[in-house]
Amino acid sequence: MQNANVSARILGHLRAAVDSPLIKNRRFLDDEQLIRSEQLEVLEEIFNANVRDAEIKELTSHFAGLLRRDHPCHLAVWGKTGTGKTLTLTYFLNLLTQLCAAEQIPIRTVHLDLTNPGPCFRALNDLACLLEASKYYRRGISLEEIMQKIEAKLADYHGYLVLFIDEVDNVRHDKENFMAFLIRRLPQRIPAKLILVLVSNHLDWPDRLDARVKSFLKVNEIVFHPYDAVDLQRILRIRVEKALDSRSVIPGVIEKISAIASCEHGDARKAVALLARSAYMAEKGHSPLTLEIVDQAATDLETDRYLTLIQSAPPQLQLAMAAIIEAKRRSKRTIIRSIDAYNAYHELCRRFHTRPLTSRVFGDLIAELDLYSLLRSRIVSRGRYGRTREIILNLPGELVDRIYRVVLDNIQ
DNA sequence: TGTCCACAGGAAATACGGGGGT
DNA sequence: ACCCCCGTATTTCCTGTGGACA
Repeated sequence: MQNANVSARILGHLRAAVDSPLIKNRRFLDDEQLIRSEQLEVLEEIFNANVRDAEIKELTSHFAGLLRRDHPCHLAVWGKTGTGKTLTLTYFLNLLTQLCAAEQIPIRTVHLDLTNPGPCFRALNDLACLLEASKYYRRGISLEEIMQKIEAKLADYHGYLVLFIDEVDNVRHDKENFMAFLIRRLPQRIPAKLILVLVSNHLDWPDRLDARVKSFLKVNEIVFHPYDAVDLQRILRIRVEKALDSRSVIPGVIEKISAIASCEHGDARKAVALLARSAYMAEKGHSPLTLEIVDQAATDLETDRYLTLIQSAPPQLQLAMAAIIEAKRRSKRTIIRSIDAYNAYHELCRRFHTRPLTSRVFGDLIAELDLYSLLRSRIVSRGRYGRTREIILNLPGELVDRIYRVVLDNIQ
């Protein structure tokens, strides 16, 4: 009996959901699920809406020489995350390849994605894999060897080689090495016409390069500005058309999402994520997509971000975070001094039988937490009473509690 | 004005782990 | 089995510093 009731209820829900589905095609709410042709389709529409028009023009003129068999110089692309650098370039290079194929111009484009930071070794390793020059080594092979493998692989390719390197400045430690290889060494040792497309978040990255390498680097620069609210509206509207039943989207929702996104970061990916989250919530509540839901989704997304961040962080970082929460609870004051935090950290370590780290590293951990904006910290000089780091924890109390619980669970 | 606190944070050294080549 | 190489995490060592106080 009970079972029958339950299944009837479930069926009812299902039917209601099917009758008036807000979400027609949920794959268009999540880029990861789209197959390549669909991604290109979305891009096509975005660019047709005159978004990123100026940038595409610049790209075109930069690469125009290619069709005249010239050798364009390298290209530096700058823009914050989510401004569509990767998307635009992928799209553009795709077109370029097609065009060259039609003109019988040999071209090869490689997209090296350094989104997650790693040392020179990993970057070269990835590159070698992409070029099918070697297998993926985890360790134990010298940098020199990988370089040689890459050179050997390209030894008899004479066409254009476009190396599209995403987030170049994510190469840690020995970036010089990597850049020197790409800019000075590689072009001299292979016959291909090499064009580097270097994408970065930081405007000043070429300045941080070694002078000897930098002098070799001839670049054209393109800057991607953050999307403004109007661009975002166009982008979102396309998504809404593809993924949702637009009759169930209350007017003003798109405007609101793009306003939130553009004043926070101008990041299109996040704007789409917010749209997706709102749509899921609305669907769950069997309601149209309203402004209130957008608000709720925005705060939810924020909370999620912090929680997953802390959950996937290395244990010592989690412990440091917990220590700060402890210290804050104990002192009852807004500002926590680094010694207090460090003492609390020691106690936590004792409680969980972990060997505490030196205060030197602890300081770095705090800086890292600050970077993730889980807290605010600043260095304050108290005159003859020395200098300290003042730590302020200004997240909502409920979130702090959840973080604390998550961390303790993880450490057990 | 100079002193000097109490820590920050850079650099180098050290420890450790694990894969590849032979 | 041995050595070499590299990445990562920490420690050790050390220099730097803003401003209260005398």
